[in-house]
Amino acid sequence: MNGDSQTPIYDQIYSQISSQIISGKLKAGAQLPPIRTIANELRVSVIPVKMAWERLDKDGFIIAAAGRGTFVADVSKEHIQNKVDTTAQELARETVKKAKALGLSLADLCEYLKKEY
Amino acid sequence: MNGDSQTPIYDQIYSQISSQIISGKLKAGAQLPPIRTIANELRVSVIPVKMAWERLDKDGFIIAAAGRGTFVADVSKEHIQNKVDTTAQELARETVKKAKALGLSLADLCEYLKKEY
Amino acid sequence: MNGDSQTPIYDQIYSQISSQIISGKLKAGAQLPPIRTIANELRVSVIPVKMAWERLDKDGFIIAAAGRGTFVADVSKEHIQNKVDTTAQELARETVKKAKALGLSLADLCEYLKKEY
Amino acid sequence: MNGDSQTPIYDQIYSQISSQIISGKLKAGAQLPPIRTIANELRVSVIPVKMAWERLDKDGFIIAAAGRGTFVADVSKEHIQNKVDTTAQELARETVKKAKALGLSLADLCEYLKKEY
DNA sequence: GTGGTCTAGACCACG
DNA sequence: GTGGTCTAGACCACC
Repeated sequence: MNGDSQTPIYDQIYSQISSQIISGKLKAGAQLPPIRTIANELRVSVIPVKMAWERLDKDGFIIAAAGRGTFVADVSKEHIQNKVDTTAQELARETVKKAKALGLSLADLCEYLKKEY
Repeated sequence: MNGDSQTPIYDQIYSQISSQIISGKLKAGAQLPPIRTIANELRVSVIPVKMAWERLDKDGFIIAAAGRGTFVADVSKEHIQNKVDTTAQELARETVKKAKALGLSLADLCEYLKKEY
Repeated sequence: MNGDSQTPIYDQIYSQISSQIISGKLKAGAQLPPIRTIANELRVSVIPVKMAWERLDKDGFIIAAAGRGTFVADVSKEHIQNKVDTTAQELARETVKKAKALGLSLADLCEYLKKEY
Repeated sequence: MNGDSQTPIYDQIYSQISSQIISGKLKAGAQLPPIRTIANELRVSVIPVKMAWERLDKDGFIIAAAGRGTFVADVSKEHIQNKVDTTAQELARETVKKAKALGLSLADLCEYLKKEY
């Protein structure tokens, strides 16, 4: 955590959890630790964890049941694919915009990406 | 200029000017309008324009001389290429990082970029 | 802080902080006071402190994280030495240039420096 | 001229002329070109040349006689030495101050100067 | 008039 | 309350 002082903490948490759900490391129905535990482990206040939880819930990745705990949602593959698709499109749009400002062709851009991948 | 955008105004100005220098629309030695004029045209305070000026100056794109005005720097093509290269690498690193978090392969990523380009 | 000095306030702040980091008075990870507090103590507006912060951040001395605070960067000794080296070279170049304009020999120059040191 | 956008033009002119007088390239009694000629040659407005002339006159390097022209003053060697001495001391004081802020020893400083000289 | 520096406010996202 | 961004003024040295 905290490796990038630019990106908000709640965003880093969101990415971390959602990645694990998408990749399958976290399976449907699995119970997540209480936010206070996570906050302790990450050496972070409860607030950003709470904020990440809210967005993960809203985006259908988890189900937070007050008083009972938080569970990985039983998301269908289509749902996940849909979410990935939307996010990827946003990412692509942003990247293309910046690349064009630099005068990069599509081939140039892919070349740079290939090196970093 | 989008005042409601997420990206700060000074960043939008920076991109706009640097793009024009990179693409050759603004040629070496050309005098830029005074920051107050630009601020007026963009319906913006002097501060963000000044901030863009500082970064453009530091990055070698322009030369701001008090009492004389601001001029497009006489940068060699290598220098510009160098700058573009650095910025492109940063962009690629960021993009790849996010793409991996989504579980996208390099081919997937390029596909999305192709559509947006 | 000398408000009547020729050197800008933000520059004086920059020097003061960077010196303390270089000398080891401020250790890696230490939290710096909020810019508003510093501004109050120095009887100065927030702006020059902010300007110093930006430069210190860009030069790798500190890490300013919105909402969290500002911390002394965990810079390696090589990195600091590198920075010192660059700055010292610039200083030397400037000084030598002026000394040559005065017709001073290297020995003369060192003599004057010895007296002031 | 204009090589350093930081130092004011009048300062660059002052240094250039005073150096030539100190070094003996410009000898006592020699007539300097009219300021408008100099301004033309340097691609500069008359104002900074005028300002440099005033300071050179005040510091005893030249004698500007209205309507007759400007002449290199018949400065005694002691006078020049005195002037050089004062300027060198100021230079030394500034340099030492900055060097100390960097944590440089006198030996370190002289080493850097030696390389640049 | 030009950019450089500064003041004294303000709103925002974040923690 | 933290830093990030911005507004609407101001004075200065320089051209």
